[in-house]
Amino acid sequence: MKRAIHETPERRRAILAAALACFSDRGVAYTTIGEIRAKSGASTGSIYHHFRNKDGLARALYIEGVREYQQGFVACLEGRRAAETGIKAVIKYHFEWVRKHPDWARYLFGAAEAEFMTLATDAIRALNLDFRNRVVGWLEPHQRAGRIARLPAEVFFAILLGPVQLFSRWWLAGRARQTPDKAVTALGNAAWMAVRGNPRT
Amino acid sequence: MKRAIHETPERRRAILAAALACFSDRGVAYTTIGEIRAKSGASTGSIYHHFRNKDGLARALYIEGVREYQQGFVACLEGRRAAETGIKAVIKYHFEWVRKHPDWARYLFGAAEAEFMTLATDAIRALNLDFRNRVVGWLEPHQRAGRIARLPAEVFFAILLGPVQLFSRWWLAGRARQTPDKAVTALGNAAWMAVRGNPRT
Amino acid sequence: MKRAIHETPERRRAILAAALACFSDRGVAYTTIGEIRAKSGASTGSIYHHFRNKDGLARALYIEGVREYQQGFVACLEGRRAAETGIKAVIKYHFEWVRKHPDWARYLFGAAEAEFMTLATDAIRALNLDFRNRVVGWLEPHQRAGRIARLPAEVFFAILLGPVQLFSRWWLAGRARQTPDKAVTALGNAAWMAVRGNPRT
Amino acid sequence: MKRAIHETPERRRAILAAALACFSDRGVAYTTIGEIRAKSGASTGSIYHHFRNKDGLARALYIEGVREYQQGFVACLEGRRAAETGIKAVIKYHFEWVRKHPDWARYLFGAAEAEFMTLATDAIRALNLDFRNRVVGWLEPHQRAGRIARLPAEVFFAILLGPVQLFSRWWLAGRARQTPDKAVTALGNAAWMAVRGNPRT
DNA sequence: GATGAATGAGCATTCATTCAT
DNA sequence: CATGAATGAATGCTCATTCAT
Repeated sequence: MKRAIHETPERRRAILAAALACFSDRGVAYTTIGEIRAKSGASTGSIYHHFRNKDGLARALYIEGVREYQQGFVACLEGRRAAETGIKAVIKYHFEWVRKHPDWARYLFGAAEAEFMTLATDAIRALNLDFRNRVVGWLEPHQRAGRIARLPAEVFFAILLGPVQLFSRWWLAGRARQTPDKAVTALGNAAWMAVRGNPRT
Repeated sequence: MKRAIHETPERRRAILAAALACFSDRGVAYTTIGEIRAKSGASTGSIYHHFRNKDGLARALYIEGVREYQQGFVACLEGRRAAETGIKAVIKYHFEWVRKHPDWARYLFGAAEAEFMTLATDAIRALNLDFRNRVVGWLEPHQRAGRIARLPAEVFFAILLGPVQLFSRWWLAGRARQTPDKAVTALGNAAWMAVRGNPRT
Repeated sequence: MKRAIHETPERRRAILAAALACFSDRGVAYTTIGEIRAKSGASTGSIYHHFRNKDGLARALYIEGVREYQQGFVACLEGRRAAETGIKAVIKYHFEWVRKHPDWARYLFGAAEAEFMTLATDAIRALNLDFRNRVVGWLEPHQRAGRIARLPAEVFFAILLGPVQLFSRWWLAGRARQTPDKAVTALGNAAWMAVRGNPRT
Repeated sequence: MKRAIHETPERRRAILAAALACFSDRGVAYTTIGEIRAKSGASTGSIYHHFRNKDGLARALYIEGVREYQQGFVACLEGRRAAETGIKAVIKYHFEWVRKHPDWARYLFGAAEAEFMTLATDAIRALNLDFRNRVVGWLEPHQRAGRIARLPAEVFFAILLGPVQLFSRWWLAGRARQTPDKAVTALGNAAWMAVRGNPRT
């Protein structure tokens, strides 16, 4: 009675899309396969055919999201020469990405560490390492030239991304009534302030 | 067979403690009542007698944690007169609080937004509102005097707390190999840099 | 903090009243001690102090109700000499009793056989036996005189009470829109028709 | 470990049969899913796959039973022309149905009103309405011709069915030691007596 | 590839009942 | 007599996962 639709990549994408919507809304743990089934139109069996299991789906989605985000991030960064321009561009990029992909953002940044640690497969670790190296590669010359402060990596990244990330989270939750654009500019300025090399101020 | 031991306020605290440990470790969703029961020594029924259900427990814990954190935060802030001292103290406070209460920190800051939104009962909303007002009350004079930048609240708080929060998260996850104390000093400096009023630089 | 009210018969009656309301509304099985506690204002322990357990409560209530009903029934019957008058009076009595004690009626007549069998303790058996003997004692002379049909007891009682009982049930359920009084008269007539001795018609 | 045996319509029927046996024996409230599982051989999940929950099962069973009973009833009635024959036939039908389907009878007629009201979904309401119309359709001509008394519907049905229903209940409970056949004849006569048109007697 | 019936371990929650105070 | 914290067995139900078709 139900027409089986044999257009694989279609099914696969539908499942991913449905899963992302659910995961970002309720979290992986509270999302059931049944909900993904209902939202995607796929059958239970079909979901398990394309992805080994729920964690497999979550992982596929996570990896795809991280890659997407990081690629754009690095591209954005490497497209600028000047330190200040790069830093500010990257802050703007983060927020724009969140704005364009709210579901993914909620899923990637909002999910609990607990869940993520489990998901931290080698693939993700590799992605993160590569990402970090690329960014550090861009920073290096600027730091050597004293244009950007030389700080331990964790501190540096926390200072750089903490604010946008937190602001984006609030914005996603509807708690930031601020005109985003002005806010993003402010965040960019602040980031530059906090990260730039110590002139004699 | 039935041995009801009446040690009232004790039971309640034991349950809360056990639940916090579990929640911070695995997340609310992945924690079972059975685990809390085992860890606390309370019977299933007792848990449900004191807290309506698992969410009730999670909520009670969340509220208690937030109150604890915010009280200290405000006290810390209001204990300093100078702008720079206050800002830096508060950053340090955050990290020290996380260091002293890793479980609570993991639970409060690490849990997914999704869960938190649901938990955002009126009680929490009230706490947050009060907290914000107290902090803004401290900031006001400094902003009026130009010692601290005048920024929209969301942006300001994101700039102020985003970095420590992100760093703390990494530290809790064991990803920050940095000597915390130096890092915290760096974070404090950066916060001050990003937040201080705009002199003629 | 809560003033213990030591006026026993009060408590006891409050508990019985609350229990009856619940039992008649949802049935014994679906009524919880907690509901009775809430409705009666008594504490859990108090309920168990006055009645051994939930079944004890149900039994006490059942016995009290049956006795009340049967006493009135017999009194009504024995108050009439004429066959026709007695039969019709008794039909009316049944409905009036139901109208006056809807909760008890629902509980006594509406509950499932299954539950009742379990409740059929010796006390109830004795009540029923006595009731039956009294009624048969009234019938005997009339049957001997041919004014009332001589039928096996079960058949006789079914014919006599089946209609009012069924009608009352519907009425309690709000399904009988009929003006009760006219209906009851009709039921009385029908009962007499069905039960009277066979003249030469 | 997992051995899914796909015998679809079989499973469903097995579950219904097991449930009926349990429900009629102990009542819906006192029947556990575990018992139905054991008796039917189906897995827990399978029961919930076919029926949303215990109430869903109870409802499905109730509807099926009512339909079965009513269909036979109407067929029986519409198969007779004469008023007296029809009335007596229908009384006999009721008892025979109970005798043939004791489980269903216990379930349908013995369950508490309380439960039934909740179960009274639109489906049941529709069934009852249709049933009533069919019966009234048969009665009408006879009433117009004065062969059957013209009484309000509730009263009429109570008079007609009350006695057999009550007798059947007792018989199912083992309380009617009467030879059923003679009793049924008596009940049929009585029904006709109580319901027939008022000649000049 | 797709479907959905079947599985069953696992879980949250309920609830009658006990008993120390 | 009253209270309510404590108990824990019992239960309904969920849900990830498998597999025959």
